[in-house]
Amino acid sequence: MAALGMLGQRPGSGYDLMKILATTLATVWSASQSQVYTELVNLADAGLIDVVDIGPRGRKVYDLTPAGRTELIRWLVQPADHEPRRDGALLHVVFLGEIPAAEARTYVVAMTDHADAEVLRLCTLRDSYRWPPADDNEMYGRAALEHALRGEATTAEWGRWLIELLDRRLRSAHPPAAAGGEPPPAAG
Amino acid sequence: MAALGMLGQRPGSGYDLMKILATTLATVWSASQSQVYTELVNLADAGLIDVVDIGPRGRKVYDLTPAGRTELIRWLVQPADHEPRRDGALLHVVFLGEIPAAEARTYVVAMTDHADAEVLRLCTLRDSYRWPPADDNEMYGRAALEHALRGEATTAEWGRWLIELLDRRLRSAHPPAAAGGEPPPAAG
DNA sequence: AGAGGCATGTAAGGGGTTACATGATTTC
DNA sequence: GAAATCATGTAACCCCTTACATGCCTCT
Repeated sequence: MAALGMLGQRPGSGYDLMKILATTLATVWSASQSQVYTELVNLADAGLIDVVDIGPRGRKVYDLTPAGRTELIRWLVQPADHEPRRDGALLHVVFLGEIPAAEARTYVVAMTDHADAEVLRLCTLRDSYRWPPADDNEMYGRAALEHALRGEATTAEWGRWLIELLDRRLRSAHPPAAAGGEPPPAAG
Repeated sequence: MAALGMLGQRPGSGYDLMKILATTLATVWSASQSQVYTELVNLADAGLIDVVDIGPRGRKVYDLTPAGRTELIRWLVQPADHEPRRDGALLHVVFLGEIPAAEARTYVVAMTDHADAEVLRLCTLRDSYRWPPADDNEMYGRAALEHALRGEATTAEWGRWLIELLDRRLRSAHPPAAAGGEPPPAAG
């Protein structure tokens, strides 16, 4: 579906689509090189896109057929079916109880740092746009970027919240050496 | 990896793991029934888990082997490699420029409503926990829930931001009928 | 005795990834 | 003419989903 959408904005080759996936779509959708080309063949077989031009190096420029545009619109207006959630980083967090709180803290700090770095990167990207947007497509692209940005910021904030929780737990377990968990080795 | 983590907390059967996936892990990780059972066979073949008990109806209770626990710890402490992003709902948004702003608005409203509903649902779930947590595992499970909750809230907020942006655009396009796009049918 | 839930397993097929394989064109 | 980039295509393999297939146990 991503290929159909990209070709809906402007005709292009598989190589072009790959570049879009690596840049503007990077925060939203990913696909491997091999997948892009197979998908283009499949879409062409289904009559949704067509080769409209052949350039140097065998470059094949695709564009939507009328059927393809119809299908794109049909897909667009129907609400997205809710994909199964899978967040590897969060899965780690769920099982962090298996290791000592100090090590768990390290993990959460790394997660938070990464989220902060992403916020910075996406902010720079966002500020590189001119405002107001030149066209609708650009506006929606920016909106998606904004979503990613806010998501990372939220993760960073959540990380700091969790770190503080862990710190409280560590503080109350070390100097007084009273509350549960394993007792410190040199406690008595 | 999810199976290894779950068995790390307590021994259980495939059926048990499925129930955990459907409830506490639902916001974090998903797997089909068939996948759970194949995964258990694979993990057992790899020597990471073992059948420790057989109950009624052929119920096989698995537990980690020492090698399994080692592997779990190893996996836990290493930072999660960043998975390729794929957000179908956001992909829709990127291409919303293909349809009129009024219809695009409808789509974003549906997205926002869904996020709001999720916030409500997860809030209820969170408040059903006792505070403070009984053990570490429970605390980290709650932290993951909190992450999902904040994520949905952020999406809802973002949705409202985008809706307002669209409304401004719709307002400036309707009464004065001056700015770009297709002119309204009965404009003269 | 029948319903509903517990419990597992397998086969077909789609989608994705990695790696392999090839070659044209531009640029320095 | 060498290097970088443009440009595509294919094969093997893994993961996952859907659907099928089976049977036991408990409760009423």
